[in-house]
Amino acid sequence: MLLHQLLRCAQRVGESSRVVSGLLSHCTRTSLNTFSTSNVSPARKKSSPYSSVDSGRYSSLFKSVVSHRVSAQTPDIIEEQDVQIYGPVIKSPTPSNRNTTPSKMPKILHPLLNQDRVFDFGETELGGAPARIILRRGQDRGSVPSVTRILQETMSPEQQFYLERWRRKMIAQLGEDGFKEYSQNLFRQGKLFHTAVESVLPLTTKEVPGEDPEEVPEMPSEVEGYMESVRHVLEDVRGVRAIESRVQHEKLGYLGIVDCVARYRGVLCVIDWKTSERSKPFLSNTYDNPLQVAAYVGALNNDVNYNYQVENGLIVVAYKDGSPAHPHRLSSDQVLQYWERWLVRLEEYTERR
DNA sequence: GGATCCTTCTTCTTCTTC
Repeated sequence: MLLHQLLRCAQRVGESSRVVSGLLSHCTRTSLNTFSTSNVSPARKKSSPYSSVDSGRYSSLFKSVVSHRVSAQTPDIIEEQDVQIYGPVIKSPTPSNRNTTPSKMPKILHPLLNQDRVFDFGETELGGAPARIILRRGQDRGSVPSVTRILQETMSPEQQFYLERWRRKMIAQLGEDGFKEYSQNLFRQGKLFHTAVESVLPLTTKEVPGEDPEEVPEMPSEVEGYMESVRHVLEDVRGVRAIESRVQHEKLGYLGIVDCVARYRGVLCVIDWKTSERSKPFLSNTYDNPLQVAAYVGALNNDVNYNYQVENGLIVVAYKDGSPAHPHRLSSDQVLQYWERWLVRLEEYTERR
């Protein structure tokens, strides 16, 4: 059954018959492992016609194909097992909230771009230092929520469930204090990485990153791997317009701090730098990050402090071991889709208040 | 000077064999 499903999926994504054979080979091996090996003689296993296929080369395709499969481990089953291992779950999704993943539409579809404003999509070279508007909370304390807060407070029950489950597992392994230290360390690395990236970004439109070795600042050894990881991405970043700068949507009333606005391979983008311990080769691995980027794009386009508009996004996931970062580009269509999803979350947040 | 804010992260499978 699974073999046929896999075959259909692989054919749908347009891979050649040789690749499909490779996938089947991989799948056959997996299936054999799940059944009793007494049913299969070693001689039969050896005679597999697919053994010459380069399964490593197509491992990412294989992952993407099987990721369409519905997991047998539902939150119900996991919860049941976890109760036995870790004790009762205090905060867990109710059945009525589960399995409801509708593609909701926002009640009011606010435009991503501001039609009343000057259109400049970063084509013109302005030169000069990028914007860095510092957040001052004094005036609007409490009244203007942030992007992070809205996303945190409107997470789906599934998301909350898996995060809570992960937290409990980690605490079981490391202890309360150990987990606290682990989390703080992750935050610290993320912050150091952001600072390091900002220090090497070309500060004028004409500069090329890392062009003058004498100007490359000293950086903590902790972030060396991350910096090596994003080196190939930074080579394609030009025309930095903003760094760590406050953006606020004047009509919708939310704010945030955008990591970077620059051209990536010629396209003006809101860029978000991320560190991760796990590999995140697919955009879907980044959870709410695309919504965060879309929220910043919308805010920036509706903030009088910026005299240009942005339509695209980029999420760069960097790795400590120096392996190449994954730059996830968000086209204007994708940003628009995530913008709609962001609006739904924003509405949810407002309704709860 | 202290308190607060934004952000920094964390999730979605698991197991066997060579």
